[in-house]
Amino acid sequence: MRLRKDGEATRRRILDAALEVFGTKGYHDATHAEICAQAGVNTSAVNYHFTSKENLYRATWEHAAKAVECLYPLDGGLGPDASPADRLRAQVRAILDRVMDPRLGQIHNLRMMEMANPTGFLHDVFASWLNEHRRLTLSNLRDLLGAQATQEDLELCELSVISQCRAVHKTGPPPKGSQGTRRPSLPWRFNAADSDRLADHITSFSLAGIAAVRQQIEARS
Amino acid sequence: MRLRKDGEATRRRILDAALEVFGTKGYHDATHAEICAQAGVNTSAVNYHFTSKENLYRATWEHAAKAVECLYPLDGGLGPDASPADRLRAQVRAILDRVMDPRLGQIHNLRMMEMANPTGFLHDVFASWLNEHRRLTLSNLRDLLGAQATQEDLELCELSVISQCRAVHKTGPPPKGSQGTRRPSLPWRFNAADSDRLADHITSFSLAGIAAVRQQIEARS
Amino acid sequence: MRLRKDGEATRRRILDAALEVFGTKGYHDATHAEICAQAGVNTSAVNYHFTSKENLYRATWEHAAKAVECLYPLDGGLGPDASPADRLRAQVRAILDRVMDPRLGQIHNLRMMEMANPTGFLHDVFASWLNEHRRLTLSNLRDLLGAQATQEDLELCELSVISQCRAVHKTGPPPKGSQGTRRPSLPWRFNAADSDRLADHITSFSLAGIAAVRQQIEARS
Amino acid sequence: MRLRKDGEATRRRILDAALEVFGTKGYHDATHAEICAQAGVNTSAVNYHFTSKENLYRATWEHAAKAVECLYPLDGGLGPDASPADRLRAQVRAILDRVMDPRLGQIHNLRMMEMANPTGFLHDVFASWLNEHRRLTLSNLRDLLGAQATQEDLELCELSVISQCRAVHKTGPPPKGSQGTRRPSLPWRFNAADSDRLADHITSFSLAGIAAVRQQIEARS
DNA sequence: AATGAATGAGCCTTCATTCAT
DNA sequence: GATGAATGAAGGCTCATTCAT
Repeated sequence: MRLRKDGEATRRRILDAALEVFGTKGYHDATHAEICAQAGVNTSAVNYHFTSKENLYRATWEHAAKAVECLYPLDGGLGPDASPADRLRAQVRAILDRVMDPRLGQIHNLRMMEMANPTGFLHDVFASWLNEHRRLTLSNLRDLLGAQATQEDLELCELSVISQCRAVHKTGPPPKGSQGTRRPSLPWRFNAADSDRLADHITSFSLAGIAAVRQQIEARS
Repeated sequence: MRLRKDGEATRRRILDAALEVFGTKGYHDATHAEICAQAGVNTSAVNYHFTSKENLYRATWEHAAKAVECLYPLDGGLGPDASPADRLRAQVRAILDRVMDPRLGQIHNLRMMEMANPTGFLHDVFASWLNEHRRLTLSNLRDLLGAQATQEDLELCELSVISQCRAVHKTGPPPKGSQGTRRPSLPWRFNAADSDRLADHITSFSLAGIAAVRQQIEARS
Repeated sequence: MRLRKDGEATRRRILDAALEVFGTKGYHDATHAEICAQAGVNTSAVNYHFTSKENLYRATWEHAAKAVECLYPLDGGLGPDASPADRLRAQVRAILDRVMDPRLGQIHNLRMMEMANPTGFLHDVFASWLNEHRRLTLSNLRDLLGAQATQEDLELCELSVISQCRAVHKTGPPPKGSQGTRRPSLPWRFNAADSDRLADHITSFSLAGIAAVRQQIEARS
Repeated sequence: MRLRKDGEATRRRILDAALEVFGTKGYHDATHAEICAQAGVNTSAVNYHFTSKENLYRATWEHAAKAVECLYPLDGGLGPDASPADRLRAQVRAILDRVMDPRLGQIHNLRMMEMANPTGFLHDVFASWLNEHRRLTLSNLRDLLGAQATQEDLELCELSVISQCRAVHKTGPPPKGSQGTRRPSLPWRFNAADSDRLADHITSFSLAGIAAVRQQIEARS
């Protein structure tokens, strides 16, 4: 049992605090001071453990992304022999779970900010993450849309399905220390208990949409 | 006819530049210097005409929002006697047009940033804008889902429809002076020419989804 | 008559203070704070007028170098028909005057620091200044050493003559605000009144040295 | 024979690294981190072995100065019965050798930096070293200039002779890890192979100069 | 109406130093 | 004997804002 100094533990505390602060305020608005205050360490600790804010940002992202991927795999633990519809539901559910996670949910915020206003620091890691997920989604949609679906068909349906999941927000009290005025009262705010209902809705809505698209595809030929 | 400077014209130039810069970088990352440089005026001009950055931000939003509302009304010019399906398509199309507008499209970016990372300066104006649109959407969905639809049914379908429109991004060259590294290569980037196809897809996908939900509703009773 | 704000005057005040502080402490040890305090302006003024410390450094050097070149031309105002010996003495005297100048003498310090521990910011400007002076010295020495002198002969004599001038230091009270402990009691400290005597010594010492070298050159052939 | 770490050996390694880094970058620009990295020890080692940077600096100087004094004595090993001219050449040669030493040459750099921009930490040790050398030089010059030479005569000639030796720089590859941009292309850069030629030149140049001064002295009376 | 000059708060970062191990 | 962790003071720089013109 370490009393005071343990590098790894401190690193983790900073990483946790950083996820919280970055996820709430975004990269530029977050400050070393706030992150370190929340982690209970000196302001210099960021540079000691991560050499720079940019580096901390990257580390935060990677740390959280890995954890999220591990906790909520997109295949939902389903084997490859599950039906496409089940696999779709599993993926929808996984994304929702990621949004709802009390701590890791912040990475969803981070992601939305990066999409709206990229820092440029995650370029590669972001792209590879994106590709990974798209590949899964598209292969899933391929099964649902049939062999005649064009790439465009696939991508449009991808947009339709994924955008619904991403639009979901988490309710909950603002983090302590917040002025409370930051989060506007957006609609579509849910909590973890709603996940099932949400997943049901999005899945059935989407399956109907996909079926309609499939009909159009088949009518084309 | 003024010979020298016209206050109103300068104000407009700043407003235009501000929309561009705020829309590209977000509130915190945008600076007086950059906005004024792009507007071709002195850095103090922001405070002269708008007293503060926050105020300029609000003014920018209101200015652009008004223009957008006028150019692309959500009812698409359709009378109240149009079919619900047509009205839905009109709304989808209007949102897409707003995204695609070469200049005013920036307000869509602004909105996404505000949602991901609210400045807190648009609280009221944002909320009222939201309500306005939600009222229209929900009344529209009410017609499509039938009288038995609960508030929750409506809101879930609202989420499904609107999120698809909002997920669309505009392609296009980065604004001059940009290093070109900011915008990551996200999927779902389209240009104005794609609007029709996009509107078609989103509308038919959504109508199918809505129909499925309606069936469930009716099965419930 | 300007009461308060005059950009050019402030710029000059900063430049003067910077010469003093840089010349006393060197680039790295000098701080914005100290320079601005001495100039009677806010710490941000450096960045306002010069954008960066490095830039201020360069500007300081160029400003002072130009002034020095103008005040104490290396030809000492002598026409090209003056005897080589007179021209040599004039050059020696000019260098000494530069060292002794109550204000601009600091640029000599700056130069010595740059030679001992280059910042790398003056690379080009330093090299061109050096070449300028070397050209003059070498052409002068060519006249004194005769046509048979090799390039090596010239450069060795250049070293002998110029190094003597450069070794001279200026006495004088440490600048106000200094702790007084910085300047060690080096030898070869003189003041302006000694310039004549110093120039006499260095010139006659050097002329004798040069004559000896010339004899060796002629004995070689 | 120690198996693990030997305090004295570590101390030495730090001292060596410190000489290299201080000699290249000067006191203020050198950091614990760089010195210790080069010595292959932890950053805290400086404070452990030397309690402070200032102390390390002093120790470095003393360590190197002692070694240099031992390796290249200023009398060049000549007995007191050698001719004054030979003794002068020996001293010139010794100084040049000190500059050219592949490792200890750094102390010459250190000295130049201290002269241009004193840290104030070597005050006493510097002064005593200076006096030592001056005594030797002056007594030598006394022999060469004759009994009628005044103190001023002696000091002026001292300046003339010593300054030539000090102006010499060493060529050579920049230390590994350097960006290569630090050392500007100054003239008067030589390597060890040039020492003989340099010593010849400086000695004969100086002897001629001294002879001329002696003539003036004798003409005075 | 508009501007150039100037300011001060706050940020990220560096670095010598301390402390516990 | 030596080290890794942690700190705090200080520095350069950015930027919204103010003031006088």
